[in-house]
Parts: sequence; structure tokens; C-alpha cells
Amino acid sequence: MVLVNGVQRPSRTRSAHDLVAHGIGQSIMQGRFPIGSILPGDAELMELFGVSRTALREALKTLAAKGLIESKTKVGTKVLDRNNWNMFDADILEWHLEMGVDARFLGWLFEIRQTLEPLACATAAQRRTPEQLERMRKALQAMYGCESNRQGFTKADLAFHQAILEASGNPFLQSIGSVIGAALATSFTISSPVSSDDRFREVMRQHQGVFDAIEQRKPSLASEAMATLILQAAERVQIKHAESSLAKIQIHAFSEAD
Amino acid sequence: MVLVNGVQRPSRTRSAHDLVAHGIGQSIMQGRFPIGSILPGDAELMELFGVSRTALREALKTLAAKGLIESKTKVGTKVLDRNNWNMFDADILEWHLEMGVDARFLGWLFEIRQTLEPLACATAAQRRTPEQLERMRKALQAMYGCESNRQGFTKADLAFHQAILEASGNPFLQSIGSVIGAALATSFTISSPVSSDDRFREVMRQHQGVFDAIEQRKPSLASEAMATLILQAAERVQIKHAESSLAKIQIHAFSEAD
DNA sequence: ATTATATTATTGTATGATTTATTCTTGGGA
DNA sequence: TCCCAAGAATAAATCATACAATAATATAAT
Repeated sequence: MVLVNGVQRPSRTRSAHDLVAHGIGQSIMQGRFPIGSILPGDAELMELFGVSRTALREALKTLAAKGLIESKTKVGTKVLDRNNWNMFDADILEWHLEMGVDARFLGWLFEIRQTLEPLACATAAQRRTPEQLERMRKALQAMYGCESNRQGFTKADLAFHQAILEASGNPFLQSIGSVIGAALATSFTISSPVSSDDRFREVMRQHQGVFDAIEQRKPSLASEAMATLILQAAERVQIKHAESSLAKIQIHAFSEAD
Repeated sequence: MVLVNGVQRPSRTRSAHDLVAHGIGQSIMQGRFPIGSILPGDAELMELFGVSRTALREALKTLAAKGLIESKTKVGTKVLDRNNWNMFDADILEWHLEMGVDARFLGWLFEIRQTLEPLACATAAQRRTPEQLERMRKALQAMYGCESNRQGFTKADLAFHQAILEASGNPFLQSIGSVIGAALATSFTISSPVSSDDRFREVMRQHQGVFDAIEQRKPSLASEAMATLILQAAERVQIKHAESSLAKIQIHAFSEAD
């Protein structure tokens, strides 16, 4: 889904409760429904979004499951504090991105990647199966073939990182794919539309290094290679972000379905 | 909620959709609804749990929000692959624990803690406010005062770790409280009922060390102190787990509300 | 002033009808 | 025989309405 000026254009017909959950979720992110406040009652929300009670309540249950809100009889539906939000949830991240990201948020994002992805590489280097390695190789090949196609490149990049996560064998690490997706989505949007030839070669060299280390079953080498890769990616994005003085940015979120 | 022989006794009257979500979620964890399979249609599930379609569908939306299932018109509701599950979700972790944990799972759990909590300590040492430090101090005091009360001790322990997460300022780190809660819940259940006096002093010494480092704003020291603390906790639990040859274990999950 | 009871607003649950989307089937052509 | 298109079947998605449960608030009784 593509965002322009912070207003969403529904790309396809999505289910009603999905749209409502998206709408309320985004409003919470933007502070339109402040933290700690009570949301409007069912009746009002039904009218606001033009849906039935069923669809509305399903949307609320979706948000409650992600830790955004909590409903209690008679007292109403309260917007919970941020530390109840599940930041590893793909939707919450997407809504964050759609709101526009600031340097602080990017810092947090890369702090996590910088910590977890090297771990994933290290364990993947130990536990990878031949099939998993093959998936990485395929994704890497796709990256090589997408020098000109930035969207395709980003998609292949995400697939590469996810293949590593999967090979780590740790289900917790496998759950952070959405975080990486969010980071790549910002890179896609922020960095210069025509990436230089040198930069492409440098990025590919780093990714190839990670792959080689995992292929050769060298945990610490794989870990370090990934650490430097992420560090440089973070620097690129944050510099670019500082250059663009926009508060809100056009965001394109990627999903595996794309 | 307490588990005995894998059968749940509902401790209090909970909402219908909550019970259904819990029931289906647990069944998925246990493999009773296998991954990739289509679960029974609305009508059958309604009868199975004795609830209306409304309650059932809200439960399904809750599970869908956590990445466990996906519903498509005509095709049915499919149990998604594990890497779609959000392992940082408190409910999913709880259901995992209720099912009983194995050494592998404990390993994954501590792998994550071992990586993220030192980071949290390091950033907390840099960015903590006086109020946040005070929260840590209070929790630490509570731990000192609960040598005999194991449940109270575990609760205070969790509060201490969560105070650190909060002080880190990183919302992603603040979301992993449930992971720590899960780890502590297993420790509570597995380790010997009467912990020795020496062990208590050792654990307190380590926690005090983490606190001191954060108080003195020494990031690397705080990070290392936490790393060794977790390492030893992991060793204790896994050894104890290996001793107890039970496949399923009585689990007591803690929440902030307790 | 305190306790007990009634009120009432808001979420929670139930039910049946209707709509929508997708698979499966069937029929017609090439 | 094979392929494509039109239609039927089916299960989820949505709607509309009614009723129940709960807890905050107000009111009355002690």
C-alpha cells in the first residue's frame, strides 16, 4: 500500500474490520486518540467508519490483541500505554511508518537490528541446512540481478535477511522479520532514488561476505560481517534522513506477498 | 492460571471470546490443530466451545492479530506457519508455557535475553532518569525482602527487569517484558522449592551489581553484569530442567496485575 | 458519615438474515 | 480431448437487532 501525504489510498478492496483497525490504529499512533484516553463508544465509532457493530468489534479485538487498547465493561475502551504495545507486530510497525518516522525511531530500529541480526547470523552459521543456504543464495542472486530495479532489490534484500532468520532456528528471531522489513522500507523511501554504482557494489560485497561466512560455518565471522553491514546501512539512512527535512515521508511498506 | 496435567482450570470468570481464543490457541500450540491445516468451520467451533458466532469470530480475530491463523473466504481458516507467529506476544508465550517447555525452548528464550537485556542495561545506564532509577531501587528492595516468599520474589524480579527495559527508552526493548516474564515463570516452577541461602545471596549480589552500574552510568559494566546474571540463571534453569524428566511441567505465569 | 440498593450507561453475547468472494462444477466451444 | 467461460455451491464476511452482564454513579436507608 502506498502513502501519499499521509493519506492512504486503499489499493485494493480490503475487509471492513481491517480498514477500521487500520484507521483506529493509525489514529492512535498519530495521537489523535491519545494514550490513556477513552475511545468513543461503539455507536459513535460505527457511524464514524460506517460499519456494523460486528465489524467494529472485530477491529477492536484485533487492536486489543496487539496490546494497543483494552476494553472494560461500563468504563469504555482505553488506549494503553506504549510499553503494552507489541512493537514487533507487523501492523503496528506499518502504522508507525505511515505516520512518518523521525531519527529517534530509526535509531531504535537499528539498535535492535544491530543486536539481533548478528546473533541470527552466528546461530545460522552453526545450524543452517543445505536447503536454507540455498534460499539465501537465491535471494542473493536476485539482489545481484536487481541493480536497476530498486523495488525488486529491496524485496530480495528482505528475503535474504529472512532466510538467515529462519536458518537461525530460533522462533523468536524468526518473529523479527517485520522489524527488518520496516527498516528496509525506510531505506527504500529515504535513500537517493538513483543509488550510485559504487554503493551497489559495496552493499553486495557485504552481503556476499555474510553469505560466505554462513556457508563456511564461521559463526563469529558471520556475526561481525552482519554487524558492520547494518552499521553502514544505519549511517546511510540516518544521514539521508537528516538531509531530508520532511517530517512526513512517503512510505512504501513491503510484505512477503508483494 | 494454574495448569495441572495439562488441563486448565479457569481460575476466574473470563469473557467468552477470551476463553475461546485461549482454547484454540492452546490447541494450535499442542498440535491438535496442526500447522497448515484448516480448522473446523464456524458452526462446528461454535458448538465445540458453546458460544455464539460473535464471540467465536472475535476470538478468531484475536488469534489472527497474533499471526496464528488466517481466514479467507470460502477456503476456510488456516493455521499459519510458525514464523508468522509473534513470539513476543504475551499470550502466545503463556500458551507455550502451559503446554510445557523443553530444553530447546528454554535455550531460545535465554538466547534472546542474553542478547537484548545487556543492550537494555547499557542504554539504560546512559539514558535513565532519576525516577526510573528509583523504580529499580524499589524493585530491588522488594527482592531483598522476599527471601522466603518465592512468588513475591519472582514478581519483584520481573519488576526490576522491566524497570530497566523502560529506562532503556527503546520501545522495542520495552516490548520484550513478556519474554522475561516467561523465563522467570519457568525458573519459578522448575528450580528447587527451597532455594539455598547461598544462592539467594549470589543472585542478589548480581542484581545489586547491575543496579549499581546503571546508577553510576557505566554502560559497559552494566551490560556485562547483566550478561553474566542471565548466563547463570540459564544454567540453573537448564540444569534443573534436565534433572526433572517431566515432559510437562506445572507452570505459573505471572502478569503485572498479580 | 457510611453502607446498602437502585439506576444507568457501556461493553459483551446471541441470533438470523444477507452479502461477498472463491472454489468447484458444468457446459460449450475449439 | 482439451481449454475456457458461465454458473452453482459454499464458507466466511457483514449487517441489524435484541438481550445480558457489569461496574460506575446516584440515591436512599441505617
